[in-house]
Amino acid sequence: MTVTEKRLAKRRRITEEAARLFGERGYQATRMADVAAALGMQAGSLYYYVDSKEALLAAIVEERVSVAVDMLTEILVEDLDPVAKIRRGIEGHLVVFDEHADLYRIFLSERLDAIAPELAETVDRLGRRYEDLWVDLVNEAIAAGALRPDLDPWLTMKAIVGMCNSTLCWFDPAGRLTPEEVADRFADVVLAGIRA
Amino acid sequence: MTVTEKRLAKRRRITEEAARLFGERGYQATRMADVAAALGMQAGSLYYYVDSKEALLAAIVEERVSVAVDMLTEILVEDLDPVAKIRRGIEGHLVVFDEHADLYRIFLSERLDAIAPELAETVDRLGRRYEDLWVDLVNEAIAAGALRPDLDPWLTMKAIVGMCNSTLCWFDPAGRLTPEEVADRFADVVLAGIRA
Amino acid sequence: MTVTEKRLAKRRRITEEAARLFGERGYQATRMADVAAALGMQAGSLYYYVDSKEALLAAIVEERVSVAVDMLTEILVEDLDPVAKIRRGIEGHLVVFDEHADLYRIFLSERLDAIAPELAETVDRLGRRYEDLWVDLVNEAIAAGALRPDLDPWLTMKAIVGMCNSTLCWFDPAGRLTPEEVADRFADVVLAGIRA
Amino acid sequence: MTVTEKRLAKRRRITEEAARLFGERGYQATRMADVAAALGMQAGSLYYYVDSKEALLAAIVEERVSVAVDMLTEILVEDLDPVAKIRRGIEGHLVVFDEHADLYRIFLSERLDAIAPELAETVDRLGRRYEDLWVDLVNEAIAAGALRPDLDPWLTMKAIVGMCNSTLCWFDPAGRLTPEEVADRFADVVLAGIRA
DNA sequence: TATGAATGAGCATTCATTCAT
DNA sequence: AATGAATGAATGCTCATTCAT
Repeated sequence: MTVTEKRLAKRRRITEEAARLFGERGYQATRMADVAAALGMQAGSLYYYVDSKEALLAAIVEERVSVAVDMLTEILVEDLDPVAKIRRGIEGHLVVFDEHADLYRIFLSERLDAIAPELAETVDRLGRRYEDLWVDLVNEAIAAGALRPDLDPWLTMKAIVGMCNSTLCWFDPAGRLTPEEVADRFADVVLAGIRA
Repeated sequence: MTVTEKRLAKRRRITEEAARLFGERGYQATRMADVAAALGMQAGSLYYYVDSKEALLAAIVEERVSVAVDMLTEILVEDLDPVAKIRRGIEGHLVVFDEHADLYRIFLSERLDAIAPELAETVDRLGRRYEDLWVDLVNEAIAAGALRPDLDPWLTMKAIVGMCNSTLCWFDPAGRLTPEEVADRFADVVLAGIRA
Repeated sequence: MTVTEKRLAKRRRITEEAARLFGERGYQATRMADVAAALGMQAGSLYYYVDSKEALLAAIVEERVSVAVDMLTEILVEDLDPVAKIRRGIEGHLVVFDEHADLYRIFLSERLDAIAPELAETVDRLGRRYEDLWVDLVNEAIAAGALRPDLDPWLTMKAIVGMCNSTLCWFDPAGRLTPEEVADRFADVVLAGIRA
Repeated sequence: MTVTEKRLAKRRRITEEAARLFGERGYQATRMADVAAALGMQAGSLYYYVDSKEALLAAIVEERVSVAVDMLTEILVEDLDPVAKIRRGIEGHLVVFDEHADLYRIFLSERLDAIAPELAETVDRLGRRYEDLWVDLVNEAIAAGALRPDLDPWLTMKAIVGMCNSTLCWFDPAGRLTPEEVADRFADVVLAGIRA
C-alpha cells in the first residue's frame, strides 16, 4: 500500500466513524473530539485529513449520496413487469437504508441547509431525482394498466417513499424481521391494501 | 385583561415563537437571541418569562404533547365501522400534524434525549401510547373481519403511521392539497392498495 | 408621622434588611431582588429609596460605622483604673459585635475596596481610629505600671482586638455564654495568661 | 520533563495563580479571564487544564486543606512539655498562615457553602479537626498541671486560634516582624498575660 | 504524521438598573 | 409609591480550529 493509499484509507475510516456518530447522535451534538476519540486520536489530528467539520459532513454525504438513486436506476432497466419493479424498489429502499442507516439519518434528519447550503442543495437534487424515478415507475405501471388509472402519481410516490423512509426510525437490524421481510409486507400493503 | 393574564399571554407568545423557530431551524441552531429578536426583545428579557432554553423546549412539548393521542382516543370511541375509523385516524393524523407541524418536527427530528432525557421519556411514552392505539384499531378491524386476517398488526401500524409522519417533510399548507385530501388518498392506498 | 418621616422609616427598614442579608450571605451573593423580597417588594421599588446597591452598602456602613469607636471613646474617659478599662473595652467590643454582628461581618469579611474604594477608606480610617484608641489604652496602662513595660503596644492591641474580632465567626447569641461572659474569660486570658 | 509533567506543572501554576487572586480579590470578584491574564493566556485556555471555576477552587482547597492539621498533629507527638507545645502550636499556626495566606484567606473569608457546599463541608470538617487538636493540647496541659485548672478548654482554644487567625488581616511578610516573632509575643500574652 | 497547547468567537444566563404606568 | 417589564453589560463555558514541535 502506497503512502497515498494509506492516507486515503485513514481518511475513509474517519468519514465512516464520523458518519456513524453523526447518524447516532446528530451532527451538532457530535464534537470533533468525539470523532477523534472514537479513532484513538486527538481532535487536532483530524485536520490533517479533513478541512473542517462541515467538509467532513460533505465528504460523508458526497461519497454515498447516490446509492439509492443508483439502486433504483438499475431496477428501472430490469426486465420485470411494473408491479414487480415497485416491489423490488421498496425492497431496494429498505435494504439500502439498512446498509446506510447513518447516512440517511443525516439526509433526512439534519437541517443541512442551516449547516451547509450547497450540500443541502446536492442532497435535495439527489432526493428529487430519486423521487422522479419513483414517479416514473408509478407512471409506467399506470400506463401498463397495472395500477389504478386515477392515482395521483406524485402523491402515490410520497406515500410509498414516506412509508419506506420512516423505517429509519424504528427498524432494528437485530430484530425479528429482515429488511426484505418488512419490504415484502409493505409492498403488500401498498399494492393490495389491507382490506379483507 | 389582568396583569397575570397579560403575563401568561406573553409567555404563550414566546413559546409559540420558539416552537416555530425550533421547528424550522432546529433547537440547537436557534439561539435565545433569535427567539427574542422574533418578538422584538432582547435575549435577557426572555428570562423574565422562561427559566432556561431547555425549560422553554419542555414547555412547548408538554403543552401540546398529547394532542395526537387525544385525537385518536376520541376516534376510537366513535360509533363507526373499523375501516371508517382507520380513515378518520389518518385524517386526524394529518390534520393534527398540519396544525402543529413545528411541534411534531421537534418530536420526530430532535434528539431529545441528548437535550433533556426526562422530556424525551415523556415524548417516547406518548409516542408508544399513540402507536398502541393504532394497533388496537387495526386489531379491532381484523377481528371485525374488515381487514385481512394475515396482517401483522404492529407492522401495519408502522406502515400507516410512517406514511402519515412523512408528510411533515413535504406537506405545504399553501399547496394544492388540503390535509384532508392527502389523508383521503393515503387512506385509499392503505385500504385498497394501488393495484388496478 | 409626616411623609418624609415615613419615607425615612422605610429607608431604614431597607438598610436594616440589607445589612442582615449582606452580613449573612455576603454582599455579592445577595441580590437586590433578595433584599426586596425580604421586605415584600419588587427589586425595582428599592430604587425609590436607594440609589444603587453600592449606595445601599454605603448607607449601612456609614449609619453605624462609628459605634465601636464611640463605645471605646466613652470607656477611655471613664474613671477607672487602666486594667479595668481594658476589661471594659473587651466587654464593649464583644457586646457591640453581638449587637451589630451583620455590620461587622461586612466590615471584616467583604473586600470593600473592590466594591467601593471610598467606602473602604472610610471603614479603614475608623478601623485605624479604633486601633489607635486601644493602643492609647495599652500605653496608658503601661505608663501606670499596670502592664508589663516590655510589651509592644501595637502588637498587644492586635492580639486583643484580633481575639475579640474572631468571635464574629463563632459566637452564638443563643448559645450557653453571653457576650459578657466570653469577654470576662477573654480578659482573664489576656490579663493573667493561662499558665497555672 | 515528560509531557504529563509539563501539563501538571502548568496546572499547578494555574491553581497557584488562582489561589493568589482568589485570596487577594475574592472568588466572586476574580474572573476566569483575570486568572488567565495573569498567566498570559486566554480565558478559554484554562479549561484545557481545569473543569470549571468551582473545580479550580476545589483543587486549590483540597490540595492544601490539611496543612495546618498536619502541622499541629506533628507538634502534638513531639517530646515537649505541654506549655512548649502550645508555644510551638502558635508558631506553627502563624508560619503556616504566612506561607499559605491566600489559601487561609479563602477558608476564612469566602462563604464557601454558597459556592460549593461539599467543599465547605470538607473545610469545616478540617477546621473542626484543627480545633479539636488544640482542645486536646489545652486539656493535656491542664492535666499536667501546667495551665490553670479553671480554664474552659474550648473557649481557651477559641481565644488562641482567633488571635492567630486574625493575623491574616494585617500580617505583612515584608514588615518589621517575622511570623516567629509575632508568635513569640502572642504566646507570651496568652501564657503569661500582659499584666505587670 | 500526530500531538499538546492555545485560541477566540459564540452562546446561555444573571442581575443591577431603568422607566412608563 | 410601587410595579411589571425590559435592558444590556458581564461572565462562565464550549468547541472548531490552528500551529509549533
